Amino acid sequence: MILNMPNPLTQNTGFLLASVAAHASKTYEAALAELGFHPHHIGVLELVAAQQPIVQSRIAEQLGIFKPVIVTLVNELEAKGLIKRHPHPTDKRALEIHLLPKGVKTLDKIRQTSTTTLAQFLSPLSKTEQQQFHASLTKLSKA
Amino acid sequence: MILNMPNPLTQNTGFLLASVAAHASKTYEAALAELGFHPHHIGVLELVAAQQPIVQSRIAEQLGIFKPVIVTLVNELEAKGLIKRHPHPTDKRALEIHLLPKGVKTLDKIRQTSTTTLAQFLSPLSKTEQQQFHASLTKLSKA
DNA sequence: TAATATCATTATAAAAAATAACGTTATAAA
DNA sequence: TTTATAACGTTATTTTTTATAATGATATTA
Repeated sequence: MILNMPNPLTQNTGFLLASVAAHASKTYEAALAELGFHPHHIGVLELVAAQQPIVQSRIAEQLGIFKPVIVTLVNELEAKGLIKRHPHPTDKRALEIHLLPKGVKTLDKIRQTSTTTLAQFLSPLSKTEQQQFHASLTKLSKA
Repeated sequence: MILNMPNPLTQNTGFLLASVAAHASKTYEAALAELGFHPHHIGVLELVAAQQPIVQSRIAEQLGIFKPVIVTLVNELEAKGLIKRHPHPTDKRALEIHLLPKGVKTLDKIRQTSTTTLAQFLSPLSKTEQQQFHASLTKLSKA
């Protein structure tokens, strides 16, 4: 990861954080792209897996993604046979999203990939450092 | 920072990293916007401050920003009287960028703002944790 | 029973990122 | 020398991404 920047920037934790995160995301996205997915796809899949059945508006809300984007994502995941839209039992406007068996399997594979990618990314840190790093991120994410 | 995501995601260090970084960047950008700047402006200013005189192509190269964007950024910074283009002494194609006194002052103010913003962002961590966090990021950035 | 809001969706617009092309000047090769 | 190739800064163009509006159907509230 090349970082030949002026000192005032590289010494700044915020700048470092942004750089490191950008690099990690890029690596992760590349790994996902090989499986034919975009990070947003995984967000949707994980959310459906955790909260199914779930309507599209909730997905948009929780992922912070605009609704028109969700439509496309759900279309693509449904075309791949990973999820399925069903009419909502009481609300005729809404559609429930369900995870299909193939979706479970795919999600499992994706998680493995992401675990591997992450392990490699964190490898410059010792086990203890990794735990501390994670703990710090958790604290920061709750602020 | 709201994070009501499915567990498999929130427990993932990579996801946490991306979320925290995104939030930090957003806060930083908002603070900069109040001063009338975009993060890219600061990159250019810092680079000019560190390496002046510097030609635009080097800026583009080191910041990883496309040259047409640099032109606009330099235009804007020059219009604000922070930097100035000078003809290159030997290469008639090139223009050297110099930092003006007002640029020095502005950069100083920006650094103060960024320091304040960062301190607040890191405040959930103890002093020791902050140092460890910074050290880990440095290690990760060099991998 | 109106008025307002929400659902998924399509269509549109605005913004950002990336490429191409330009006239000029430098450099390297024939 | 010329000739070809590349680099400079700039403008113009294209592509991609992000965001907003508008839609028809249904729900909800006053």
